[in-house]
Amino acid sequence: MATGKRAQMVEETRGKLIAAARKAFAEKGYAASSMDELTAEAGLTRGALYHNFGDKKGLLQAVIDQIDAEMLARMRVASSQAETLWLGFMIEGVAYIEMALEPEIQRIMLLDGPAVLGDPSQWPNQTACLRTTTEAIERLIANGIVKDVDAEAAARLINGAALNAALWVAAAENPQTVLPKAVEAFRQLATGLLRTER
Amino acid sequence: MATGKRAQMVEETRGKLIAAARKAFAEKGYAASSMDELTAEAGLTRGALYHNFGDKKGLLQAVIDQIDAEMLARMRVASSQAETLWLGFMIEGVAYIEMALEPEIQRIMLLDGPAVLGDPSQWPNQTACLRTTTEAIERLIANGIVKDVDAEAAARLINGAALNAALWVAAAENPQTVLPKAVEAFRQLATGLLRTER
DNA sequence: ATATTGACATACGCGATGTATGTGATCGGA
DNA sequence: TCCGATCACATACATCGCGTATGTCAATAT
Repeated sequence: MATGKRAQMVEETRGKLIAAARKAFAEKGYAASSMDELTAEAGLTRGALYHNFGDKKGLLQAVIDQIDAEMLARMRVASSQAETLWLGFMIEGVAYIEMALEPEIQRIMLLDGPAVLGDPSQWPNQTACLRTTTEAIERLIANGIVKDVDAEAAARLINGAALNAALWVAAAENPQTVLPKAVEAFRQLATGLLRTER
Repeated sequence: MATGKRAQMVEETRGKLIAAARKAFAEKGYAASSMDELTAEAGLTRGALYHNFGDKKGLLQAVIDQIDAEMLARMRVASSQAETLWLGFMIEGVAYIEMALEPEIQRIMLLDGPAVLGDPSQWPNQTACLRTTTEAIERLIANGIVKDVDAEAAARLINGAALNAALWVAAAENPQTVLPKAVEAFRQLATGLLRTER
């Protein structure tokens, strides 16, 4: 496709750097990850890194964008096979909790990301997961299933609840026993948005 | 009281260091705060810091402990003047949201703290605010006001919801208009825990 | 009063980030 | 096809900040 051999190589190195960074950030955390080790792991040097991403924060941003897109895709898949809007909404929440169980997502998206780049609500990507949730709530309100609250506000609170639930479960000594408690509490709490008691 | 002149001086320097650190961490963030500047601001050197707190993380821990105690006190004051258990619970949540509006608490407790020290649920202090919320929910369950859910799970979700609400409000261009939306959504969501629809 | 302990200051090494400079491969034009 | 320009990346250097080892002076104990 005449992509240009140049652009192809660039895309490849960017991919290798992001992959290496994603691994290092997940395993050692952002602050403890050395750019030298990172790039060496990818068979490159720091020169490539600064050329492509500007600085260390730029690299983190790229990693976060990638993970964010993956999370969005997984949430769409999960909710698409639900029978009702409300069940789809619940499934999205649970899917979010389960995703946050993965150490990689926890460390990068929930701990280091906000600390380094600031509050996620102001990220350019706008945290795709949040948009999805907001849209789901808007549909639920339009269909009379959910009370007439501010959709974005509700989405943020739901997201926050799911997030903390995930952090809690993940930090527990035996996540298997804690996970159902968290999911159950999440369902109960969410019913507060329903127009009629279920 | 024969406190010993020695211990008194130590307490004083610890206080000065914590105060300076609290200011620097709040204004510039943990990573961007230099220990040299910190200690110089307090009229000391890094020697005092490492002697008293071990390392930079130790200093952050001390700052967090102090703020945590203050937050706990404020929540107790707020909820103590409520007429019913449930209203007290609501007041605590709103108080938490309002506290998280302060840049200092946001930056130190909600962003840098978890990133540097790990998930708050494992902090030695156990995040006093969370304990308070858990105990409140346990009382509500015992009195038959709230459904029989896991108290800690519910407390974590409520806390997370309030936290994100606060971050959202704080990041908004005009917090005054967003705050009521967040509080309203919080109230609605919380009703999901009630045994009877209110 | 002297010895000892302890609180804090000073000096050093190490590592990591960011920038300036260099080099070889790729792209466009005659 | 050949040559200059551009670009992706590597290399070298300056800077800064943390952590530790060592030194010093005041406070306590005997």
